[in-house]
Amino acid sequence: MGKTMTIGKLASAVGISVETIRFYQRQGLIIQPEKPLNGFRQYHFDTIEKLKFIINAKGLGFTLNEIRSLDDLSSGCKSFHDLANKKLESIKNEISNLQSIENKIIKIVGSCSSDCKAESCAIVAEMHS
Amino acid sequence: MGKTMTIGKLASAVGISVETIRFYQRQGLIIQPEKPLNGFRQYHFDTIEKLKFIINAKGLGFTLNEIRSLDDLSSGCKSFHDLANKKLESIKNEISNLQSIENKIIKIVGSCSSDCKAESCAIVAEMHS
DNA sequence: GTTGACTTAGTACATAGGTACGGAGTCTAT
DNA sequence: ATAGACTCCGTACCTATGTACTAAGTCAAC
Repeated sequence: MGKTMTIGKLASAVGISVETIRFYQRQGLIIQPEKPLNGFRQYHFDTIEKLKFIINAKGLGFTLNEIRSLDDLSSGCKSFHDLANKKLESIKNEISNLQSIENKIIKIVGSCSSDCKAESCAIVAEMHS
Repeated sequence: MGKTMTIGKLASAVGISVETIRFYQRQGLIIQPEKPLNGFRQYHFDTIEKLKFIINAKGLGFTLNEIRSLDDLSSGCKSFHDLANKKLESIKNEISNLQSIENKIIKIVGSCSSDCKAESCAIVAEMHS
């Protein structure tokens, strides 16, 4: 069997906190190793890869729940493709929502001078409609 | 003085729940009217406008904290302009972050066929890097 | 042989924006 | 006068993603 390490070493190896690793364990994202006689659990070197995968997936906007569902990625990447395509859809939606909000704000900000009085302010009128 | 109504009427007038109105009160977004002898608080008609403003502002992506800070909008709309411009900035940032994620996902999804085996899968390699 | 760093487990706290519940009081319609 | 609808107040709960803290045990170094 390969190298092992305690949780602290693992944490600093991937650049996240011990608490976060524990949290991922509670969430079922990684498996907590058995507790040996001395009481200090030993983590397999592979867990570094697993955690890096989680961190990368998070960086791509996947939630921890989604990442957990990718546990069987090793059986092929079809499930990843499916999830990624759904995620693409939702990102496109989010972007278009944000753009719509952006346009509304631009329009509303342009609709009055920045020092108008409330009674005559187009914003006040628009926002109460 | 103008028309008044109980919280339930107010809620259905603006299309949100009684609980949400109470929540906005606790958050200091609207002021809870005095409790009269009978115990049923009476809300001014103006509160409808106030709540519509809150709902519209929420629709523009403002947080409740930001909306609370706009309480003095009636003194002019400069503070709104300032806040709106900051919000525009953050929305632009969010959009560009999402677009960057979008591109990464597109790239990664395109980097392997949807039925490849894990050992040779470009996604697996990329995600563990 | 003691000090300091580390680990363990469990639990509480944080954000944001609500939703739900329970017991008591009150108003309205019949 | 009684049933059903409404209100009041306080509190607990929810999602998502962690962070913080406590008390106890353990290990390595000087």
